[in-house]
Parts: sequence; C-alpha cells; structure tokens
Amino acid sequence: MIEPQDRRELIVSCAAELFARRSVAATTVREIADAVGVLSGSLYHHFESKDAIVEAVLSGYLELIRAQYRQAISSGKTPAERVHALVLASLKIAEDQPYPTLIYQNEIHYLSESPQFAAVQKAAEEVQNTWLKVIEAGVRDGSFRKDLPARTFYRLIRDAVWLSVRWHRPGGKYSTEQLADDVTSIFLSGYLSASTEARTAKAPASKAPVSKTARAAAKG
Amino acid sequence: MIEPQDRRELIVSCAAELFARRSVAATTVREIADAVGVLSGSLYHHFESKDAIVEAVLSGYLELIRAQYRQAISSGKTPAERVHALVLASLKIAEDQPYPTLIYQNEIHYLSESPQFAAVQKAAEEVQNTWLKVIEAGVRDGSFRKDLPARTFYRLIRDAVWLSVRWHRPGGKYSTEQLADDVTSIFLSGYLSASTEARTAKAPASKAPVSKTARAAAKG
DNA sequence: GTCTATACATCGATAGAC
DNA sequence: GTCTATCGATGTATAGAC
Repeated sequence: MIEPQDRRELIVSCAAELFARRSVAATTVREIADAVGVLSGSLYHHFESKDAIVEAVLSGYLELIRAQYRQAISSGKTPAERVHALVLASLKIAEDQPYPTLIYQNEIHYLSESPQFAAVQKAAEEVQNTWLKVIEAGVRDGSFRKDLPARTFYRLIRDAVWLSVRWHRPGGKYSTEQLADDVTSIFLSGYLSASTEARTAKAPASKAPVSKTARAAAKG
Repeated sequence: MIEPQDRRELIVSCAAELFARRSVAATTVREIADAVGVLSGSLYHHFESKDAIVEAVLSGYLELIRAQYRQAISSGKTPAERVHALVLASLKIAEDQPYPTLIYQNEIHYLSESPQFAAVQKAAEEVQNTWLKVIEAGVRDGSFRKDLPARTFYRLIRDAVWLSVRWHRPGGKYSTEQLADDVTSIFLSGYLSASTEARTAKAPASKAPVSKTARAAAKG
C-alpha cells in the first residue's frame, strides 16, 4: 500500500518540523534531506525549490482549516455556539498539525511579502471572513456587545487561540476541549467573578454559556 | 551634541527594523550596513558579531519592559486596575518600540534555544511573574474567577495584547488608550451583551470596570 | 528515484591600509 | 572609524552516472 506520493508527503512532514523548530530561513535543504534520509540533491526530484516545499506545507494546512471551519459553523446555532465551535476547531487543528500552525503563526508576516505565497494569503482572508461573519451576526442579533468593535474581538481571540500552540501540550491533563471551553468562557463572559461583575449578589449562572463540558473541580 | 554611542544606537535601530521586517536569519550584515550607510566590515568595529547586534536590540527592549511594568503595577490599587495598567503599558511599549516587539514575538522561540540569549529568557520570566502575581492576587481577593486557571488567563491576554503589534496602527483613529480599554473590557467583562449575559433585563453598568476613558459613540 | 560531484552565489567575519 | 579586499564556510540548485 505504498503510494508514489508517500515520498513527497514524507519530505513535507520532515520539513514542517524543521521549519517550525528553527524557522524556514534557518533550515537548510541539507537538513531536510538528512531528516528524510536522502541527499539534498534528491529533494529536487520532488520539488523544484525550497520555497515549493514551504508552499506544500502551508497549502495543505490551510485547506484543512477551511474544511474544518465549514463544519464548525454548521455545528452551532447561536453566534456564541459558533464562536465556541470555531475556537474548538482551531485548537483541534493546532493539536493535529502543530508544526504548520507554528510556522504559520511565526512566519506569515514574512512569507506574505513574497508573491510566491499569494494563495496562502487568499486562504487566510477566507478564514478571517468566516470569523467576522459569525461575530457580526452576534452583534446584530443582540448576543454580543455593540459598544466594542467586532474586528477587535476577532483579532484578540484569533491571536489568543492560535498562539496557544506555543504553550499548550495536548497530551496532558489540560485537554483541548477544556481549553476551548476556558477560552470561550473568558472571551464571552470575562474573567471577573460574579460578585465583582454585578456589584450585587445576583446569581449569573451563565459563566460557561456554550459548553456542555464541566470542569472537574474548581480550584482554590 | 553627537556622542560616540550614537553610531552604535544607529546600527541597533536600523538592524531592529530589518530584523522585524524580514526576520533575523534572513537579514544579512550587508543589509544592515547598507541601511546604516557604511560597508559591512565597519559594523565589526562596533559589534563583535551579528548575534551581538541582536542581543543589543533585545536587551534594551526588555529593560524598558521591566521599568514600565514596575510603574504600571504601582499605578493601580485593585487587581482589575492593575491588569488594565499592564495592558496599557504593554501597548504603549509596542507603540514606542514596534520593531523589537515584533522581533520578540516572532522569534523568541528560536532565540531562546541559543545559550547566547539566556539573559533575554531571564527577563521574560520576570515579566511573566509580574503578570501572574497580579492575576493570582485577584483570584484570592475574589475579583477574578476561581473556576478558571490563572495561567490560562495570563497566556491568553498576553498573546492577545502583544500580538496586537501586528495589526494595530497607533497613529490612526483607534488610539492605544482606546484599544487598552477594549482589551481590558473584553478580557474582564466578556463580549456577551448585557441581556445575553444575565438572561434578564438587569442593568450591569459595569461593562468597562476600570477605565475612565469613554468611547465616543456606540456603533450600530 | 537516488547518488556523486560540483557550479555559483552569498554568508559572516577578518586583516591591514588609510 | 571606515574603507578595500578577501578568506573560508555554507547556501541553493544543477548535471549526469547509476
């Protein structure tokens, strides 16, 4: 069951790890070839340049995001549920594809200056529009605040969610689902405690408004 | 009034812009020399290596953060006020030193692997402790929620705040102070509207709990 | 499809004249 | 303190044998 594309996939996979660990610019084609187990000249039978390897890493990754986001949106009914679904989908992608996620977060700024990566830029805009549509629908229907720019909310939650790939270790006790619940709860309900929030003893009962997962135990 | 240190500062400043725009690894000493207006060999009269230039850029920057954070903490009384002060201080630093901020956010992961930059790593830990102390004090005194990890809140707000250097343009209509208010409001009070939050028509009146700046007009 | 061998450019850094 | 000139290492990429 070994297909001809397997060699290509292996190169992409090895390169992604190196690009993520040491940056694209600092990774040499010889290092990629070493990781694959061939000599550097052999890579050029599969790719016409180092940049083509970078593009292969990112284009597959962005295609995955687009597919997962389409699913995520349809899984929620309310804007708050859809925000939670987008957060969870993003964290699952980061768990499944940590190296492309790291490359994208660390280097999109440099890469998008090269016309070589125009397709990458275009996919990124589609992802942004998906988020903005959900957020703006929530502002319109009264779910979300009208006194803050939707774009600011988008950029803050986007960066907080994706950068979690730098510190979150999915294998541990802090599961990806739990993190998604916590991120959504902070961004939608805030980190102020109930008493501080309302300045009265009125019960809020809505601190985790979209998730069905319960945290095992409150600490403190 | 031209001091001998001016040349060094100029090199650091030019290098910082190039490092931020094209990454440290992709920037050559010849490019730095071009920007300064000398030939590459002349740089080595002021610095013993390219890495020494990188270190000069970051060490001055991190010293600035430490000084500003000390001030920020003492400017607030409650944990919420101190969080707002740290957010504002961070955004002001990003406004004043956008290039070092970009370098730090984009490349800290790669740079901290080199023992050359151990001092940078140490300063980063002090900054993290400053945030955590404020947040944990808020959890203890009941200002902040006990049902979410303080560390998660720290990491989310840290990444959201610092990454704003990638999109926020301080010269425009959206001032740094306004952004600081919005960030603090979202992270402390959440993005859900009042009616959604409480599921009753109870007036919250505490959506922007720490800032004295009022947004000019609500939109929509 | 991988190897050997190498072309060619560019890198960081140095030596010594001025 | 800057220049000229250049070293040695290393980078991407190629050509042709196997």
